[in-house]
Amino acid sequence: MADPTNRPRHVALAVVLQVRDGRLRVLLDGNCLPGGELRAGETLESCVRRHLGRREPAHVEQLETRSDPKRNPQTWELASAYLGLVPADETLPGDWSPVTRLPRLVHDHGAIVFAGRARLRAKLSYTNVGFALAPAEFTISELREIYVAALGHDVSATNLQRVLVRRGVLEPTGGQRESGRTGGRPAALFRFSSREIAITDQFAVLRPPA
Amino acid sequence: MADPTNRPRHVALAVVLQVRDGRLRVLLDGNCLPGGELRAGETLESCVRRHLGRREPAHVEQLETRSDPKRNPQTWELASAYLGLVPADETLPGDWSPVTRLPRLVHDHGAIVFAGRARLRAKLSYTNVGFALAPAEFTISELREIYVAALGHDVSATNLQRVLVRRGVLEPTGGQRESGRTGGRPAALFRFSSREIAITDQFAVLRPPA
DNA sequence: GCAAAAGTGTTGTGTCTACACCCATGT
DNA sequence: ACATGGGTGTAGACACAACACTTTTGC
Repeated sequence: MADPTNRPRHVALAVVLQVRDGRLRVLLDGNCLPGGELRAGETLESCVRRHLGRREPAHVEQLETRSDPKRNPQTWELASAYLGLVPADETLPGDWSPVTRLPRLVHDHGAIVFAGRARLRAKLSYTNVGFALAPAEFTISELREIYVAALGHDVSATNLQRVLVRRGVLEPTGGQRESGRTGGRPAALFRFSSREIAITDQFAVLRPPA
Repeated sequence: MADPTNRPRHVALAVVLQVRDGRLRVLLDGNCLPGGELRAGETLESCVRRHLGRREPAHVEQLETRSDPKRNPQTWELASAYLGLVPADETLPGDWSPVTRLPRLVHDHGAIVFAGRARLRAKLSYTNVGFALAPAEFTISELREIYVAALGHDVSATNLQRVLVRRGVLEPTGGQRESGRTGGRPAALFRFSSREIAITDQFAVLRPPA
């Protein structure tokens, strides 16, 4: 049996992402990701949630566990990273840095942020995770801005609507948004049909026979 | 700072999968997954490889870290699970149990095996991981048997070949397999073009504009 | 010639992109 | 009327599933 005094520190870290002002932003605590050491009796996920407190994401999932013995030069420390997503209309306290303009972060925290963004970008395409970045109700062009900021490339509102409605991810609420001062047809309001994550694009190409 | 005598044990576990005799099998150490406690100076991945020794998988990737404080009733123990894949033509020592006929495993090891199988099934569809389950050279029907065992459903040899060749995942070696005693056209031999994992099905539906 | 196994041709379907066009509002 | 923003119609590209058909072998 290993000497219990010679065990690594274990921290849980959160990459909490939100789109605001047309930019994908990450929550920072100074030059660190929020998080801290795992306590007895809690899971990694509850540790992450404890450190986030009231800044509760609409979706949380595990990303990866980093174990390079030199990742923290001070001490032997493992880090389990989580991805958290916050709807665009919530204003939460804290330091929200654009992911494209990160300050220098401690240890491997910068790499962990990019891993979180990569996971989000992939899942926006084949799941309904968008629900965790969007307000409860929104127009297609508002949703489009969120997708553009998160994906980092242009998205056609026409096709975004059709893809998500065809898949049953979005449904119209029946409501409408008033036109702006400059006119234009009032936009229909939509919501996500489910606020539980699900795979909506069955990309499996080697499907079971019908 | 936390009292270092009050830190959890941390083990790395391996879900090593191989197709043999038309079945997907997992390497067991008795009623446990192979693995053991992380040592100072090593990463989780090197810990896994150390415990596997000569039984070296063609592909290794991290699965997930389990942290339920009661997962091991004896002691506070985190487990980071890895997926390893071994080509069908290698005969490695050890106890290889069919995944569909697992014995009762300790703690959450059974659930971890199923998580590994789920990861494999997903990645067989949109990456070239097949290389890690297949021999260096093979016929399409040999590859088909591997896919059938791993995916758990029928796969058409015709379409398997076309999908993988179209994507550039497979290439003909030029060689042929002799016909069996019972006749039949000799089968062409193929190899995987790359033995590095890569995403081959760009399922991203919200693609950047051309 | 016949059975067996491998491989190709072809048709149909579903999902996506792109772009033209139509709709509803404010000034 | 016309500008502005929202929404629909439609055609083309592509990848895949299914299945008929052809090729190459052993007996």
